[in-house]
Parts: sequence; C-alpha cells; structure tokens
Amino acid sequence: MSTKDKILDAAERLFARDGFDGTSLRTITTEADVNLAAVNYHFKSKESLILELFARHLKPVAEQRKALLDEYLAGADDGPLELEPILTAFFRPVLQTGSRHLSENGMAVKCLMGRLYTSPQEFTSKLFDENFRETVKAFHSAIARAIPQLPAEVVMWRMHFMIGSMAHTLAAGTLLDLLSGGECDTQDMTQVERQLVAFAAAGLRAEVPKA
Amino acid sequence: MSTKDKILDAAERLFARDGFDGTSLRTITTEADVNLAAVNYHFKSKESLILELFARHLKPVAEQRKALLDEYLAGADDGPLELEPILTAFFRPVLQTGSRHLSENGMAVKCLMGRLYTSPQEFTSKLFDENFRETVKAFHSAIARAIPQLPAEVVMWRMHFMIGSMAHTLAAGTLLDLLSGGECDTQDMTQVERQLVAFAAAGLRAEVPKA
DNA sequence: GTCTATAACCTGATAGAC
DNA sequence: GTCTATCAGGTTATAGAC
Repeated sequence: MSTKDKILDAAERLFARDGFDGTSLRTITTEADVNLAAVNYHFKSKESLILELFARHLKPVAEQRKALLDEYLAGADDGPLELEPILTAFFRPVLQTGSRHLSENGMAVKCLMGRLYTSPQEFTSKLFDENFRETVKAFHSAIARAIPQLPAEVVMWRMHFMIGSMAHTLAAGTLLDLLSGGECDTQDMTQVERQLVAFAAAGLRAEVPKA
Repeated sequence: MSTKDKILDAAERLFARDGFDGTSLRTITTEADVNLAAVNYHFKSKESLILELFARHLKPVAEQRKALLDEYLAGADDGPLELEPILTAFFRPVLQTGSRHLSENGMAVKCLMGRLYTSPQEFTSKLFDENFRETVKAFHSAIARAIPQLPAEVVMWRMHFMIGSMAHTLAAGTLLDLLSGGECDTQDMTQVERQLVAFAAAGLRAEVPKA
C-alpha cells in the first residue's frame, strides 16, 4: 500500500475516534507508520488531507445515488412513483460506504460521513455543498412525485428528518446496540436499510399537521 | 453577571461554532472579557467546564421530560396510550432549551445538545449515560404501550431514528432554512415540534418490515 | 477573587540533506 | 520520495503577587 493510502486509512480511523481537531498529524503518521513530513508532501496541509479523505467517498455515493434513482425513474410508468425504491436509492449507497475498500475502515468512514452534516469545521460545508445540494434536489423532486398531495416545504422538513435518522445511525456507531442490549445490530447494513426505509417512508406519508 | 456565568455563556457560543477542541480557553476568556486564569479558578479544567456547561441544561431537560410524561400517564385511561402526547413530552423540553436563559444563547445550546449524541469526546458519553439512559427506558416503555403490537427491538430502532431526526434538527442550525430557501423556519420551535411529532409518530406506527 | 508571568508541552508546517 | 531537525506559535495549567 502506498504511503498516501496508509495516511488516508489511518486518518479515517483516528478522525472518527477523536475528531479532526482532536487528532494531530503526528498521531496519524505514527499510526500509519510513515514519516511526519510525508503528510505535507502528499497533501499540502491538514485541511487538504481532510478534504481529499472525504472526496474519496462522497463522489461515489453521490454517483450511485443518482444512478439508482435514474434507474428506477426510467423503469417507472406514468402514475405516482413508489416511495420505497426512492428511499432505498438514497440510503443504500451511503450505508455501503467503506465496504468496497479492503482496509476494513467501513465503520470509521460511515461515522465520519454521518458527522459531516453537523461538523463545526467551516471547510466541510463546502464539501457538503458541492456533493450534496444536487442530490437533495433530485430526491426532493422524486419524493414529491411519489406523494403529490404533500406541500413542498413539508417534503423538505421530512427529508431533513430522515437525513437526521440516517446521519445519526451512521455517526452513533454502536450506541443503539448498547441501548438495546444487543438486540439491534447496527453493523448489519441490510437490517439498517430495511428499518430505515420503513420508518422514513411512513414518516413521509404522515398526514400534514394542521397549523 | 458573575464571572462564572460570563465564562459559561461565552463557552456555549464558541463551542457551538468551533467545537470543543477548536475552541481554546484563551478565546473563551477574551470573548467573556475575563482573565484567563479565571477558568481554572472557577472550573478546575477545560473538561470540567464542558461537563458543568452541559449539566446546566441536561438535568432540567430530563426532569421536564419525566414530568410531562408522568403527567400524561397519570391522566390516561386503561386502553392503549396515545403516541402524540408521549412524543411531545420527549421533544418539547429539549426544543425549549436555552429559551429560559436571558442570554439568548438558545441556538448555540440546542446545537451543542444535538451534537452531544455523536461527540467524539469520551467524557461526554458519561454525561449521556447519566442523564439519558433512564429517559430512554421510560419513553421506550410508554411508546410500547401506545403501539402494543410492535416488537421491542423495533421500538428501539425507531426511537433511535427519531432521536436522530431531533438531534440533527438541533445540531444543523439553519441548514434546512438554506436548503428550503427560507420556507422552513427552524427557529420557530412550535413549528419544529409540530413537524417532528407528525413525522416520528407516523414512522413509529409503520408496518413492521418483513425480514 | 483576580491578576501577571511562566512552565511544560504540543501543534502544523517547512528547509534541506539524502 | 523520504528522512531529520527545527521554527514559530499555540495550548492547558499553575505559582505567586495583590
């Protein structure tokens, strides 16, 4: 494995455990078993390292979401869309993040992806904007077609909530496993997806609350 | 205002904006317009400052949740419970956090409360455990009584999701306002509560997904 | 209780040899 | 590409005067 990848992999684990500010470049290079100066050679700064680390995962997720959504839309007939395939297209790619890489950093990567939404770092909001704004638009419009009677701003509220459910599940690691005494297995992504889709679909279909 | 409160108030704002590791005691004491050494006099360390900061808000929230829940349970008859009053008892206290204080740090406090669930700091998990475990138990049992046919572990999954929706809404600040072009007002806590209760109630009532 | 001064240490980044 | 050595600055925490 290249020095660059060794750094990225170690960084993923440590950032997930201790946060960005809580992890020094020294800790990363020690864990990766490379020299300190290698970070500034391969990446120009700590900030660039973080950006590249996320870019490695965010782009594939956005692409797969779009591909799955387009695939469903292409095969759908003229009536109202079904909600479940849309939600599956939204959740599945991010739930599988990190599972492609051999490095078995899957949990750490998911944790970082979940935490990204509410990260205090300003430069992460740029990432978010570039990789997520278009996705939100596309899914908003698909969901609106699946529940035509729902006002656009209520769709927005509920997408926000379902993104919260997803982000929390990604970021909270094994918290649920602990709370449930092991009955809920947050490592089993098939299970997570099934539970998440059922919850979000029902939430989206709720009666509009009267003001 | 006492030096101690000046420090706590400044810390809330800065921690919410830049995170715990991203905020130095120097920045806090400058913002609070007090001397650097005052932090170590009034609190013994940065960690203790953070713990005291959270304790100031977590305890009242836990107490109000319990009070609202008990009030509803006391007035309920023997049949299955209603879900909406239970969820309202869960969401309302945390949505009103910080509004009691004059200092108008409401948004910062809510942001911190939301971020607490997935904070990388290990000492915050102690806080969580002390102030939250009992609450989760009580609401789990109430929700199970409201939807008797739902398996206990599915109740757990869905509570996890609804806590995620709530935490994300608290922590993400005005993200939804931006995404919706101002149509969703995340500052209006009455509106947030209404939308959140409707979404979570429907999600909890979803059909159990077949394995 | 509040201040100054400072100890002891860690940080990101870089220059320059190999 | 990889190393050592180091710079300049920031960090928490504390000792001791007032």
